[in-house]
Amino acid sequence: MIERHMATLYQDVIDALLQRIASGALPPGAMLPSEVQLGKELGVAQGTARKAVMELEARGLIQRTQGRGSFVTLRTPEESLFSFFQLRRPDGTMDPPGLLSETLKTRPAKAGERETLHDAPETVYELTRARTLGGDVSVVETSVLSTALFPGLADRGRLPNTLYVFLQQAYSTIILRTEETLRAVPAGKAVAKRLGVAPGDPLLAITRHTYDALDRVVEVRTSHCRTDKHAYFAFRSRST
Amino acid sequence: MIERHMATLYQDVIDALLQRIASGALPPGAMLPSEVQLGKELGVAQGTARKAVMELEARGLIQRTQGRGSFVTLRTPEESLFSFFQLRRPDGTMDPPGLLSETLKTRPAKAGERETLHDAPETVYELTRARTLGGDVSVVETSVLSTALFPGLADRGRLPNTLYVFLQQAYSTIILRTEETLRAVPAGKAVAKRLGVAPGDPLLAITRHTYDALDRVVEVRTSHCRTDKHAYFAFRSRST
DNA sequence: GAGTGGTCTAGACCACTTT
DNA sequence: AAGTGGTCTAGACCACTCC
Repeated sequence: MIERHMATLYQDVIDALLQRIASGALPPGAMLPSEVQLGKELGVAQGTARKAVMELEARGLIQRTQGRGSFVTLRTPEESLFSFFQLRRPDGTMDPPGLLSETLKTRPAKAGERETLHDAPETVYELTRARTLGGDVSVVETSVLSTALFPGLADRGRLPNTLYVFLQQAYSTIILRTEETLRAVPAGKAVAKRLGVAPGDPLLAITRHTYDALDRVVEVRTSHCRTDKHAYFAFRSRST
Repeated sequence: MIERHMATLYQDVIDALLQRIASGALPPGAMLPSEVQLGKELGVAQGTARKAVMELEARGLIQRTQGRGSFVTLRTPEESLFSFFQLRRPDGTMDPPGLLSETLKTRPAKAGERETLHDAPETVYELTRARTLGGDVSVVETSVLSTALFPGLADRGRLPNTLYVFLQQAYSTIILRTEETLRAVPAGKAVAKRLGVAPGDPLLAITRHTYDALDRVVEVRTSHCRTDKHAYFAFRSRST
């Protein structure tokens, strides 16, 4: 006979909350029911509801403060930048990035993009941007997103500096984590010209996969960065 | 009047455990008292002891398994490699790194090293190693450690492939986290020769600060890596 | 003052590992 | 069978925020 693990009670509570958030019943910024209230609604003790809510806080999906309540994560532009933009000055401080240019087009998805992006979209948006750091053009990046997941994105005119805040506001898509692979590559002609370096000069190439609250890949981004005045910061803890 | 926060009870339990671990009373691999036992010893309820132990598990200092007990983290060579060695094949799998050469010398600490390393040591060990990945020489790295923290390190003969396992066994120093800064740089003559690339070719330069259980910087390491066949992997979650 | 999360207790039962 | 961590309950008090 096959053993089947009982789902734990607080797991059920987590799923119930995820459901409410993903469905839009609890949009970003909304306040959750209190721990006791949530317990009553789902027929569990306050401590059990608490454990579920704390787990979601650890995942970054909700934020809680004593005396105020628990709220679905609302990403601000500052947070968003600080969380996911990793180029810093040598001393660790951030040079606020500026947006220099931006072009958006719709095109068929390449094979690799269909494999990676959630739901294997037929067509994608391709968003290319150049960023400045401390006055110098330092980053050229290209984002690829599914047209199916974000309908009408192209019609919205100029996009804000922080894409993830926009995705949250316009589509209730909460960006929770990224996976990046880094390489040192020689600058190509076009990129070199845009960054003001010589062709062949070393650049940091970053490929990013971006995950939402349901752990779906909603963006693939490739960046090329100068690292003469800035560096990429990474932190690593023992995996548990 | 100045308000002073009461330390929480489970914080006291955490401190007591940290004390026992740092003092060597609970060496790596040792079993902790059970939750109830720990509660009795420190005069708190089982749930309070549990919260402390779970916090330490989250920090990576101890590991717990149902039915067996809680144990001070014992790093194995495999874990150590997988936790802190971030160069992987494009598909994410690891090429087990080989150790090609190793030289260890003692020298006065440079100014920057004194500022960074714990306790501003006067003299340091400088450990230089070349590593292979899948047959090719791919990494050249230099580790700098305080001679005061690790007395007799130079007399121990050949060091194992995984330095952190050795530090744990020989000095009860548990490595928990690292901070790394990455740059793309042109290969210098000496490094280029050792890695089999042309001078000026792009390399990934990694500077690592290594922290122990008490959050002290116990190592500064600089690596230069080829990234034509491998890439550096980084993961990032929303900071809570 | 009412409502919230933060901490703590005491006890219970279960699932798992070891002997 | 004994001992462990994993889950859950029910109730309590505190600290904080907001009205």
